[in-house]
Amino acid sequence: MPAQFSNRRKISAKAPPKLSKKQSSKKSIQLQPEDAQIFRGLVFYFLPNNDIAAPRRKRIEKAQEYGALWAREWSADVTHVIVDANLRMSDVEKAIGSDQLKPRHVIVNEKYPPDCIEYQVLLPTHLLKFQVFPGPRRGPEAEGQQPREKSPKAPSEHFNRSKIFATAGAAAKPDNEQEEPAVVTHEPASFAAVEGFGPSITTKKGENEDDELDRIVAEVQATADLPLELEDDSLEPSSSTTASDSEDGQLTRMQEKKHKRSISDVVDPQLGFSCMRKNEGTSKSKNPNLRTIEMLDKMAHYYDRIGDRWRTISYRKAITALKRQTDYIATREQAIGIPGIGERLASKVEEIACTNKLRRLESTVTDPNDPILLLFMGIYQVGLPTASRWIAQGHQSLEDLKSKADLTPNQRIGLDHYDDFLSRIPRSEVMAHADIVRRACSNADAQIQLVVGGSCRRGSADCGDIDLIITKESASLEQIRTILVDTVIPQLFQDGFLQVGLATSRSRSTDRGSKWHGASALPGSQVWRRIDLLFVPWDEFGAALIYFTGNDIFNRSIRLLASRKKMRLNQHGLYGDIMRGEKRERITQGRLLEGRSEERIFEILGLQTQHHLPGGASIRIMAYMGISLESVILGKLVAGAIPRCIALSTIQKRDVVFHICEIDLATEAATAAKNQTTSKWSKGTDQPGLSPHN
DNA sequence: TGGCGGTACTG
DNA sequence: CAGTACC
DNA sequence: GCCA
Repeated sequence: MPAQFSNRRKISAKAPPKLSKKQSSKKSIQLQPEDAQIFRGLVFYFLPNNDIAAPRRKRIEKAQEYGALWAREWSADVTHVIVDANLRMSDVEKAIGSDQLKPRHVIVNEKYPPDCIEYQVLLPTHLLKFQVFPGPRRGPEAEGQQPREKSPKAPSEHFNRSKIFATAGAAAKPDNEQEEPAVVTHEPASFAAVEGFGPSITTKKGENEDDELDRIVAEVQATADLPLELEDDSLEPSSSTTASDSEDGQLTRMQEKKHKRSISDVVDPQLGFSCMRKNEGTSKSKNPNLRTIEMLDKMAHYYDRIGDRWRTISYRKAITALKRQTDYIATREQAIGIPGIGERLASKVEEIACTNKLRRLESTVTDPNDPILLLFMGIYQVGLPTASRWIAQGHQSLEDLKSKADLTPNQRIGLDHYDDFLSRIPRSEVMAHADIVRRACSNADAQIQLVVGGSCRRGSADCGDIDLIITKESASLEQIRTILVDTVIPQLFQDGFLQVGLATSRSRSTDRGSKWHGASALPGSQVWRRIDLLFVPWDEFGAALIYFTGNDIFNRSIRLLASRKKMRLNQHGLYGDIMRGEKRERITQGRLLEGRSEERIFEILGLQTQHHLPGGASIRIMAYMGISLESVILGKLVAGAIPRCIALSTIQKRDVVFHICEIDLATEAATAAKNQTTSKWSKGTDQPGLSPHN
């Protein structure tokens, strides 16, 4: 790939005629640093291939910034055809000519480049969200009442597939925008798999690991009714019907709406403009209910501030539920059908939709102490009681606290590093901290294993703190803790990496301390980061992974599920034979059912289901709420955090959404092993979470 | 109407 | 013990 | 706040 890919913006007269790069007269394109140029060597042909429309111009410019060449005319060098969302395959063929389109051409819709940029990697091109639909473009009317409701089962297909992309990343991560599902949801589920549509999907299987992946993804996408199989649950024999009924009802409604909305989104030229204006530079769409979510989030924070724990949780659950809606929820009826949203919240949702504000919220802003409360509660180790007390004592500012209030040592540290501890940590920095700790661990004991947990493991682009799970095969807690406390941590202090310990179980040294909370800073950086180490005995690794991977809502839910099944789940393991008293208080400790295997714990709780696929393979669901689909599919981004897992489906069970799947290549195992012995998705004997990180 | 996760560290 | 924290 |  010689001169034409030199990333000089203007190839101008010297460029091969067919490959002239965009001659933007007004605006010069700022090339990204070379290593960020994910499109280097690629030649994009846009459809329509002009930059008249502002959104497309923006996309073209962006693609060029990231190294793509823009083919002004069709040529043999074109690698990718980027198709506007409102065009169909038939339009593509008409514009380019079927004879010109070769299997090597990648045909994707306009979402592809921005998504690649967002994830800084060339995404698999076959993903449904990137596909261009076959067949003639349909008018809005025809579209609106087209394929739905063929059979009662049909909606679940659509739901299923739209959900995959709709939920990805949204549940736990407000800041991780994702593309709207848009037209993808119109197509029959079998579209990608059966018709083998799209250049990238026609590649031979087994060619490389991605192809294998493609194939399996396609197969599973064709398996439409996955979620329903999970409704087996012994939880409540009689009411399970009711539950699934209501869920079906929701699906149907959602699906109906989707047709209306998505087509109008696609067709409405205004949309692109307004998006562009709001979202300059970053090509990210937002959740349609973002406004509602923001308002409810403010309410949640308000209730948090006044100490109403349960309302806070309810609001947060509702927010989680709203985030995975792909449609704008505007009416009470719509809202009330969503699990976690009841009458009161539904009314509020409607009020926000209609008036764009919430009277209840406005009536809360009046308390002059409220901002101060908020300020104080931002201090590490300061909750509502402490903050309130300080306000009652007349403190008004952080300065007041520094000079006058009596603070615990930890609060003092929290105050001194107020901004540090509240600022988000970029994913890359989390990894950098983890690498330093990992290296130190390896020096002390080569067998120590370290997994990055928390929101980072769920694929977030940035995190509030750094969560590290530390374990060692066959080792006990005492052994691991000894290595860490006696060797690794002192060394890291000496290196200047660790700054302070905040909660270090130093009290009874001989007891079973399992966590180390403190602060760290990268070499040369003044910014302190909150870092949490969790020491995990090998036998508890699975339970610890669940604990440290789920967000709090997920953990509450799964633990509640366990308790309803007379079990108990904590970070040490899943226990059975739990006897509970009058008000659910635990009487017996129970007997350990499973602690080592993450998968087994899901299984015992009835949350694990093996699904057989048409090809003879099977998948296993082992999923967490709030994990970004893309981060999992890519694997690379999570860097082994969710080993051997790709997200293929979304399952909602009560208020918990599961959407990570583990592949078991089953009959394809031999082939797979041959082709991807080093793949992180290959079925190995290693424990979950311990796939190679490098 | 009552329950809403289960645990660990600090003071 | 209450308060705060972890997910 | 929601839900059984």
